[in-house]
Amino acid sequence: MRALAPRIPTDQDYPMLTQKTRYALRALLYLIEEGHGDAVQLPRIAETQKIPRKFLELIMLDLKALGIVKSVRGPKGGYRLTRHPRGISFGEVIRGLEGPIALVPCASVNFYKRCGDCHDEATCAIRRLFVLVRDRSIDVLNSVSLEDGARWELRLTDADADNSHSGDPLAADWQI
Amino acid sequence: MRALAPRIPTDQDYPMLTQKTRYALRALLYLIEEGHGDAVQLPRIAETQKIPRKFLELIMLDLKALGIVKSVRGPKGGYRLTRHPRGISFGEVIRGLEGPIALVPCASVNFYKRCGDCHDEATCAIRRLFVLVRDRSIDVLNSVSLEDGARWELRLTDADADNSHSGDPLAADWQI
DNA sequence: GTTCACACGACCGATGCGATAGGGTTCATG
DNA sequence: CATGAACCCTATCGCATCGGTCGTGTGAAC
Repeated sequence: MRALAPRIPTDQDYPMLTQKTRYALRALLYLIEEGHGDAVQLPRIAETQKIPRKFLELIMLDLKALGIVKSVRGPKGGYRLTRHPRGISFGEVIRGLEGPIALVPCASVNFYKRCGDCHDEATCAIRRLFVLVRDRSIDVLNSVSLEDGARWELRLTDADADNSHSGDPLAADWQI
Repeated sequence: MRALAPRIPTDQDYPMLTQKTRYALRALLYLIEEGHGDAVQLPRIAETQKIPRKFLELIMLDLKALGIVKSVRGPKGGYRLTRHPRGISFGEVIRGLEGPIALVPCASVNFYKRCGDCHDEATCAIRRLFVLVRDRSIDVLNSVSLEDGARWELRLTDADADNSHSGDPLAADWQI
């Protein structure tokens, strides 16, 4: 009997988090971890995060349209967050760039669409199961902020945040 | 300021559950709900579940290679499960047909691959977050069996299963 | 040995993703 | 008020995958 050869996954097999969104998240985390609230110029982000320069331009444009980032033109220009990173969840970024978070159209909150596969959507087991999966995923994505992510990467504890007067690396002026 | 036009998702935007896998699950649920343990012929499955006939052939072939289904050739032939549906989880079917369940390659259990985006995978916030999402998703997918799904669709309660001597519609000879 | 149904491989069109090209606009600085 | 660094935007390309089809091969039953 033929053994089903395991499909070797390519980069396109993980489309809830496309390359574009991964780049976006890396850029945002860089702004938080290294930007200290100042505007950061695009070439610097591109170089340090190994993101193609022109591709990053498109991404920052989208982040700006989403109201997550604002840009400053001219020399000494660059990008900065519009809000404190504590108020930006991973879910917001992903939903904005990717669209639906659900894994089947009939289980999406914001992009619902009948799939037409089942006879009765009200009892369809596939839909019911993937609504569960969607809810669990959204729970995670919405409960973690970009600030949380930055703290993970800098190996900081919450205690560092409470002691912000003693040199928290994430302490910055996020007032825009 | 330009508003980021929400991308209208197409069918290809939900690739963890492709059309192929949805068809596969529908076919399996049909075997359980209507097959009563007997072999069911492909054209009947295709017609009732609105699945293109030739496409379904490929799918059943894969399910056979995965050891979930066995085929009987010739007249009176067809497909039947190899095991009791209680022992087949949605996760098994999906993982077999789709490959990785994780949404980023560096967060996959069975198909791990460095993504190369981050400097240090050990602290990468994106990876850490999507490992959480993956674990939640796998929890759900592995904890629900095809029999559970069939009971949902038939609006049966667990009590019906306990009273199997009083005509449980899912009572059947699953010994192969 | 004919019939019926599964098995298998090659193939095709559409679409989305990653990425690039190349120009245009803005604006702080001197 | 010129300059240059930086952002803004549209168009396009190559590639891979996905959904789906065609034609033929193989094997069991009557």
